[in-house]
Amino acid sequence: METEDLPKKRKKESSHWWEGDQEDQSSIKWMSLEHHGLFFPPLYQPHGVPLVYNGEPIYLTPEQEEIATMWASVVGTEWETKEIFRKNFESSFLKILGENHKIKSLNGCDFKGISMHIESQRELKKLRPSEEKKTEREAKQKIIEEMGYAIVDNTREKISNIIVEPPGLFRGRGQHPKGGNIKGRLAPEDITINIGKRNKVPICPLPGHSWKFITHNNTTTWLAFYEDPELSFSSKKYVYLSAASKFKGLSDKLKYEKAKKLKEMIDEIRADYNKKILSDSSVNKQLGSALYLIDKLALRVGNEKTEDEADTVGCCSLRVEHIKFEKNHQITLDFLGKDSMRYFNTVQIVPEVYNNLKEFCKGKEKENDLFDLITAHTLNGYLRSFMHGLSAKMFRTYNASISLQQQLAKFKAKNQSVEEKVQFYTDANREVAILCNHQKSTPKNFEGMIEKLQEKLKEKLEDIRILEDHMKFIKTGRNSVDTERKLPCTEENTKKALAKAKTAVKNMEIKLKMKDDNKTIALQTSKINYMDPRITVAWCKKNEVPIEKVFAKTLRAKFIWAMYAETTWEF
DNA sequence: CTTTAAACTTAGTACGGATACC
DNA sequence: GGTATCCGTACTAAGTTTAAAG
Repeated sequence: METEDLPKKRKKESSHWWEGDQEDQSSIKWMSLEHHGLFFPPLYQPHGVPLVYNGEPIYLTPEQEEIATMWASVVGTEWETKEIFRKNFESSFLKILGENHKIKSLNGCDFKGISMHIESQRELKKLRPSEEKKTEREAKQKIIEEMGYAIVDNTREKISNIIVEPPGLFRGRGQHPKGGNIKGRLAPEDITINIGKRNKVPICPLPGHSWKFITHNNTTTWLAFYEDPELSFSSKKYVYLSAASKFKGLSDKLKYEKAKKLKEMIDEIRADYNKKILSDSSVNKQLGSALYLIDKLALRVGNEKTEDEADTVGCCSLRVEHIKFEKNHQITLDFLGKDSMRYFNTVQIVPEVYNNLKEFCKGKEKENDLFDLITAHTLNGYLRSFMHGLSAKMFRTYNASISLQQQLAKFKAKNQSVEEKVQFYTDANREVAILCNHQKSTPKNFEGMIEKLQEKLKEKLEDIRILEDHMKFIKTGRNSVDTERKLPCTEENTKKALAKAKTAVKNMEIKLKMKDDNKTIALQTSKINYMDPRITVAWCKKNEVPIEKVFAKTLRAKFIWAMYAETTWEF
């Protein structure tokens, strides 16, 4: 970003806050806070395409049509066939249509006309001249440049998202009991704004409307919040500064400092929970055993959930049905965790914990809690006794960071190319991602892509075979190779071509393996949230890997405070 | 003590532009 | 120069933690 191009009135950007002392953790977060408030997605534009109900075209009012169009955008996706999703949408939709409406069920509705209309609109948008797209993009950029920043104590900081969530269907993950409910359109009357007492109240962007409430709470870092009045179960949505801001960066840095402190006392803590595992008190046995699992397997703590949410668990909310006892003190954990991602792992544990867990299951039904005597709250209470502010999630941060550092320490520099070094880093990164169970769905058309690569690999192998035969021919003069391909004339060149083909095969094999290894593993999540960036920065500097090979632009901005780590820096 | 909720971090996915590939 | 794939980012859901309320 060329700073000289930015508007004159701009305040100083970024304060190099990481250079000074950051011990001051007072509850006052700012003295002055100014911003432009939030903006709203464009109003609904009716298209007039009818819905077909039992063969009959039904024209809807704009309000009804907007809701029908939300469903039409789901047609053809997995959402369309999810039972709860259908049921929830149906009841909201019928309510909006009114009691005496012709439409009595979702099953009789044919949204194809509307779906096709949306699709063609999308195509049209895609096919616009690139000039037009560029102009639109630049206009959007301009708005963000003008409105997407807050001034916090004289520093200009980027805001994460200044446009409120557009209306749509709630897409809860997994078997979410509220999926398919309608997220209504928000108005300024739903928005609470937080600004400094002496700062200007942002102008409400919709004429005739006004903000719900203006507050001056400088013990928090949010700029605005809202909740959907229609979606009773949903929680508040906060608008914060971006990840590159001081607020976020400082607390991120402190998080890693805390994880580092945990490293200093991890032996003490492990000794303590090992003692608890052998305790006479059942509560202590459970506390010790649960913490053992959190530490060893990097499990989340597992708060209780309500019936309005998907049935997922973490350590303290594990049920008897989620654990199986195997031979050699191995257990298999099989449960749905955050985002309904499956955790499925067979692992050997110490006999003491193995026996404890077995005992905790005794006499319980499969739907009973494994750790019935403790909660996330009590476990965190136990952790606080070791260190102020220590909580269960810190073990994930600590274990991810220490694991990365240990993996990277195994690196032996010996003339590797940058690509090979990056590959080594990625392998270390993958270990951490697996530990934290960070997953993604297999990319669409993954099979096809693999097949293509294998096809190419086969071709290359065939090349090698031909070249080898050709080599024999050159050497012996017998059995010239019958092929349409051009072959090198000299032995020297054949040798070269062969070597080149072999390297290509090796690279393709590596690529193929890497694709397969990574197909369901999300590497970014641990990079963004768990591994102390200073470990990465120090390793890159030491091994002459440009940091941008490992941290993309936004990550470098987020971790600006970590960029000064020296080669000798240690977690 | 238990429950609620405010405030913040962590998470996967959709999408569109950038880049590689033919 | 057009198309396929990659990659970064925007989006928003889903966790955790802790303070306050009941």
